[in-house]
Amino acid sequence: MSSDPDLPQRILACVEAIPPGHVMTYGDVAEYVGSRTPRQVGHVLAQDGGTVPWHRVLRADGSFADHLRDEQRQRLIAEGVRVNNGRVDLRRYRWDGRADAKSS
DNA sequence: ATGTTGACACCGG
DNA sequence: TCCGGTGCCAACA
Repeated sequence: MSSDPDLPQRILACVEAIPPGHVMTYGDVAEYVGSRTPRQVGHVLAQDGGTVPWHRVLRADGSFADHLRDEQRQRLIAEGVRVNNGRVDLRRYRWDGRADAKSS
């Protein structure tokens, strides 16, 4: 299998599947949907990202995109996510796509 | 087909 | 831990 035709659709579905208070990195979403490149995830969000909670998707470092980091930061905080100096606690809010990890 | 840009990730210092 | 440069893949002109 390689490059499904509904890849963008899957990405949007994956982002929509992210529960509030949780976040996913572009690389994780890409891997989850089958994309080999996290860049494609960003491109898809740029197209129809307005139809999905894109603010729950952030970078591998836990930071946000340059143009959206302001809005994302506020939104994540509103969701109850703990943000530190523009950095989100991935190890705590990183969603695997199965259930919410509870590690304490 | 080629070159450039990009809502990224990884490695080295 | 923070900063910079490099690599990967896909979309666009």
